[in-house]
Amino acid sequence: MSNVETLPLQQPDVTPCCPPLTERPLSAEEAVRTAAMFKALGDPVRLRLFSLVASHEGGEACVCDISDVGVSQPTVSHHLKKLKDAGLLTSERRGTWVYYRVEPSMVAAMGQMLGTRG
Amino acid sequence: MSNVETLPLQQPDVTPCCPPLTERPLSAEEAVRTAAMFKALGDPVRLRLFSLVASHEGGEACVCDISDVGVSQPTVSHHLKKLKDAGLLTSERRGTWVYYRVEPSMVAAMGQMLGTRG
DNA sequence: CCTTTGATTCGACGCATGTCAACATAGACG
DNA sequence: CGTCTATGTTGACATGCGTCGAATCAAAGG
Repeated sequence: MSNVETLPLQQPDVTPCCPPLTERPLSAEEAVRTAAMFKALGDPVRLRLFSLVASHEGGEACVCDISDVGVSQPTVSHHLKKLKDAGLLTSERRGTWVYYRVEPSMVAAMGQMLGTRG
Repeated sequence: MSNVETLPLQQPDVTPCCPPLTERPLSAEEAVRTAAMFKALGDPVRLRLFSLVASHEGGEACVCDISDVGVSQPTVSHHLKKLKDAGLLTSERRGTWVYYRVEPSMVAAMGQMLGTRG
């Protein structure tokens, strides 16, 4: 309501955020933005969901495909929303089912930050 | 197969952790182990500390070098311990000061999971 | 030995977050 | 139109986690 947190701005380019971690010390602002992405993958359930979508055929998966992550269905929806807010996933309703898809630029950005190459 | 490029280290393997996230759905156990690493970098302060150590000359930094992260010094120590427990940092006491150093294999493992391909 | 400086640990507080049950919403189909 | 299935949202609860001040440990030096 009155709390306007950080909006998930999605940029088309690969580097929406920061240089490689080994290149320069991150500023406070950079760290906040970057940590949000890592935190999104810092939960076992979310990581499984993300991996499940990322490895699914066609690069997308509907919620009906995932029901064996060990948590209730509302919890799955909650985590998917978190991943979507972090910009790591996108959702699209197609008829009865909702399909989730990974955002490649985000994954690339994170990988770039962990790689010594930039 | 030739994604290894050049590894000056003697370590042949990156880490016995997990395959790339886009290759296969992670199991529950894999997800727990992997999420711990991402969670370690999921905090702004820890991310700054890690980046500060990783980018410091010689690949190491002592605690005395870092005092401008915005939190008290016990908190810095607390976060450094978390990073050490996650296997991302190693510490060594040398005289009066304690020096921290990044564990390259861990960073490589995380980058590999995100598909660091150039 | 005692003091000084650097670093970790302890105890406590408060906010953030993962989880679920219950309810609400969106299409599909008869 | 009504009902059924599929997802998302809300409210509440318990736990986790970041933070600090104070106490404790470790090394150096007078």
